[in-house]
Amino acid sequence: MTDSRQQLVAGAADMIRRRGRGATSIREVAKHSGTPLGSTYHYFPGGKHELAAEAVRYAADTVSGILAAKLRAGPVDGLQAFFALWRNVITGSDFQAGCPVLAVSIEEAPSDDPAVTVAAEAFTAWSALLAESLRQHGVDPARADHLASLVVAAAEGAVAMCRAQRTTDALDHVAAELTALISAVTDR
Amino acid sequence: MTDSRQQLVAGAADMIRRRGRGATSIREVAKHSGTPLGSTYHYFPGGKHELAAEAVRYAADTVSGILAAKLRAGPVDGLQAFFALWRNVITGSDFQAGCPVLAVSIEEAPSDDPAVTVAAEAFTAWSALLAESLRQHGVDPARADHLASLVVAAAEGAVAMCRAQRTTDALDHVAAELTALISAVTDR
DNA sequence: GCTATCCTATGACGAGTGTTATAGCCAAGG
DNA sequence: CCTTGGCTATAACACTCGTCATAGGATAGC
Repeated sequence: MTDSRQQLVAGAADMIRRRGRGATSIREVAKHSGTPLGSTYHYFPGGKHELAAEAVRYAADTVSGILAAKLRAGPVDGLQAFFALWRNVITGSDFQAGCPVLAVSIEEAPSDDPAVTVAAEAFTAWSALLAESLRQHGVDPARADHLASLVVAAAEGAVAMCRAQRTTDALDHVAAELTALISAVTDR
Repeated sequence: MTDSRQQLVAGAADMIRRRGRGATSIREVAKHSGTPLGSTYHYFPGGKHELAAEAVRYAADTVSGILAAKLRAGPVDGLQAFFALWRNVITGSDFQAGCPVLAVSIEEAPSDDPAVTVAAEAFTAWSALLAESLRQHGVDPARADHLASLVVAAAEGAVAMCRAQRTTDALDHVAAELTALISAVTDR
């Protein structure tokens, strides 16, 4: 079944966002996914690297899909959905889970590591979605890029702060400030 | 010598900001610091937990000192020094190093993990320094807290984005936007 | 029924982990 | 001189890690 394969990807994504890639072992991913260890290298001949890269891509694409959908109602709605999404991840896991893309980005890795490449693409994709929406609402193109980076960076950083502080204050405060900022620079 | 002790703390901080705490082994910290493994448990009877907590505190206090000093010239100067600091960490390590406080915040840990507690305090301390400076320059107290959280969160997130993308664009763009924002809300 | 193909089960490999114990060095203090 | 105490060296403990090989089972097509 290619069903076990998907279980492994989803399980790996869930573990990476809790513990990071380095601390996520294939054995535990297999157990956590109800999938035999022996099958891991059947589905992912590239081993841990391949599984990790696919897990990050899976998580990133999920977020991209949600963000793109919500942005159709405008940049502020997209922004708020983005923050609400991360807020749910945090509160739904008792402050144990965060962003797998961020987790992969902060571990030492050869510069050609596929998972890090996927992470970079994810950040770029999220920023691009936001920037495009801002442009469509009258924001200067160059400034739209800057603001989009600010939103993504602030959300990612706030998630980490919330995990350490065991409060959603950082996320809530950042969301409030950015909502005000984006509302002010967009028309309607 | 208590000198070896300090070497271990500094070495651990340097390794944690590159690989994260989980992937940082005591053996490598000892080697990297030119200190014998046997001494580690002499200086840090609490083992890895104690060493990691102290390393994070050491790094966090260093940043706090720099931030406090630069903030004396005003919030915008402090903000810019904060971003310049992280930019130097990234470019000076060929995108290999990041923020040890962030690294520790992102790994699964018991909620009473001392290193995570120290990380939470670091985020709070940095935010408090910024918020106080904003208040002294005419910003409404509640809003000062929000803006301070935004600055810290955005900087931390941008550092991670830069590492993944192997560009300082995110940091530069975020710094530019926040400089404009803080300049606009402060008097003078 | 038979066979070929996909998947699983099991165990092993070498390496690396945190940690502890024991024995040794080597400089001060008497 | 000799002893005491802080520091170091070495080896061992009981893991876990990624990875691979090999053997077993199921399941589909004929």
